[in-house]
Amino acid sequence: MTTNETPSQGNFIKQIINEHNRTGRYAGRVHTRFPPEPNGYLHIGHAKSICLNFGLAEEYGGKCNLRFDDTNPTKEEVEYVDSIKEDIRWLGFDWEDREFYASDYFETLYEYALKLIRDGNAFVCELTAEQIREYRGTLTESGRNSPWRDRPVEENLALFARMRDGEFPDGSHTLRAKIDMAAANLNMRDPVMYRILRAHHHRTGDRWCIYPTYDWAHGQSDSIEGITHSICTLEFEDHRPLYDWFVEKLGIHHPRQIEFARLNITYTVMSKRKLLKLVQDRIVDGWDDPRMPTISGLRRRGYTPEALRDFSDRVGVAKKESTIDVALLEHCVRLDLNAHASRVMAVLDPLKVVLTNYPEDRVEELEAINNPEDPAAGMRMVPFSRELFIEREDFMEDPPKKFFRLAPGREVRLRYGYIIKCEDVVKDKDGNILELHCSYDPGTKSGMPEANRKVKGTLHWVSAPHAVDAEVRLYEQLFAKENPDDVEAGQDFLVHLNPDSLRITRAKVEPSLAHASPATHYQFERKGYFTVDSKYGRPGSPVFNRTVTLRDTWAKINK
RNA sequence: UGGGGCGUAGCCAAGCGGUAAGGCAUCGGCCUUUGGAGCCGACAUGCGCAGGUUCGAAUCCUGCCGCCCCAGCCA
Repeated sequence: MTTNETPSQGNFIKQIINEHNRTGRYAGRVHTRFPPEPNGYLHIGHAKSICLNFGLAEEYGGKCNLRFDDTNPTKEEVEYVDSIKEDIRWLGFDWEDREFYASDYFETLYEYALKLIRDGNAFVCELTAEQIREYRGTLTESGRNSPWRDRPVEENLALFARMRDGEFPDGSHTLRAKIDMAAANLNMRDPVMYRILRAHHHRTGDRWCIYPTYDWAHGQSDSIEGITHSICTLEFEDHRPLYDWFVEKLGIHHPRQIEFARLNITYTVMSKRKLLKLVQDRIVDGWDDPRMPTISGLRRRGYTPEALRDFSDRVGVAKKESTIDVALLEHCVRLDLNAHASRVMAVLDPLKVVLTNYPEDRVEELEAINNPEDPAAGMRMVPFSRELFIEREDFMEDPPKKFFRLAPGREVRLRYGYIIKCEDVVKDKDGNILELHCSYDPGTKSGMPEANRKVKGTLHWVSAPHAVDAEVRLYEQLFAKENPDDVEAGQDFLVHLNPDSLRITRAKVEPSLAHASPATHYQFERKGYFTVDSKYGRPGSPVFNRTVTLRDTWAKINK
């Protein structure tokens, strides 16, 4: 789809691309890239960028590269590059053979720097970091030229070579672009291009002791790869004149940078720095903790690639800084899981029910539908017997008017089973409810004519002797505040941590779940979507993560 | 009080001079052996504010106001 017909369709990025295609700026070519720094795990904000970049390439019949912006060896690790690749693949995107690294271009970048020096557009500076800051000036006052700014070309060349050769200590010299210390845009005040840094790089090892800054490496990396549209976030908007300056001075391919607003979501934090702190302080169980907004965390939580891609489409692309309601994300998983997850019965907080008129040793196998949204999902058999577990919250001794569930003397339907009536409540001496004695109506088994009788509620249940014990992890938002960064002076986002973000329960689940395999999605009827944890749990003793609850109108009525 | 951006509903977001799409949320109703799902309906006389141009302005002009980003040898 190389839309020439409808140039004003779609988001502003597509409009720019359409205009380029109309005027032939890149000969109709669309080549994007996703450029992560391997210094942390990818989060859902990156997912938006991945979907955008790969999506645009696909839509316009172009390509999208994966390029690691690995210009700072002190923060980057292979663990991160591996996780990033896994996450992108899992999301469903393929960079084919186009896996690149900014470090692949270190030699080319060095040559480019030589050209700038020769043309009088860069110089070796001996100011310290602190002095550079002083010389830079302020937002309202222009800066001053470095005393080293007007060195002869030959001297710059010699010095730069010696920087590379390791003749100077870390931090003693830099290579700077010679632009304009009076520029209103601080990025143009002779920015640093190279710093001396003796650090082991995950790919180039100890070959280099000078490393290009991001500002120097990024635009040229895009240019080298023939990128047409360099999509990035808003904070790089004022860097664009600098990137433009570099490629113009170098006379190389000139990509068009387009900036969009990064994704924010309510009740969570998205900066890598903060996510790293949660991990390092052991507030969460690693980068893939199911409460983390990381792709690996969402995966473990039970989110699907389809849901995340759908979400990315729905949040839109614009330049307005925005915070998406987490309800939209939850809506997207529910949509996907509703269509694809098998229904099963699991009792999270068990209360025993004895059917006093049901034969002691009788066991029936009842037919249950796996997914009413998908007939192809078929049926399964669920055992039924005299002793069952139901959800404790599905019984109330003194129910309010709108309560449709079980109460003394009231009838309720057991899903796929019989209609039962509560005859007696058994309590201990402190008044705690131990179990319920109920009668069942033999003529109301699912499928029988009398089963059509109207009853207010239908409960899920598990046969006690057949029940499998399982650990179930109930998650809520990691933060209790819509905007965790909204803190008083002197506090940080951690003050808003939600103390109830994880609750672990021992549940009784139907026997078909005993050997559920990791990462399988289920709907626990009436409770929510749950996914078999891929880190904990063993065959026969599964651990389930609650992905999201079902929409609950009863809970709303109660508020 | 420098420079760069951004203001359309509770949250996102279309709209590009011809009379405010869509989604989420919310609120009603229908349906239902999941209080799920689905279906139907409601939800901006209004587009940050004030002027101006025009037969006609969210769209064009002027002036204000508000919010975000930039003074790393981080990305």
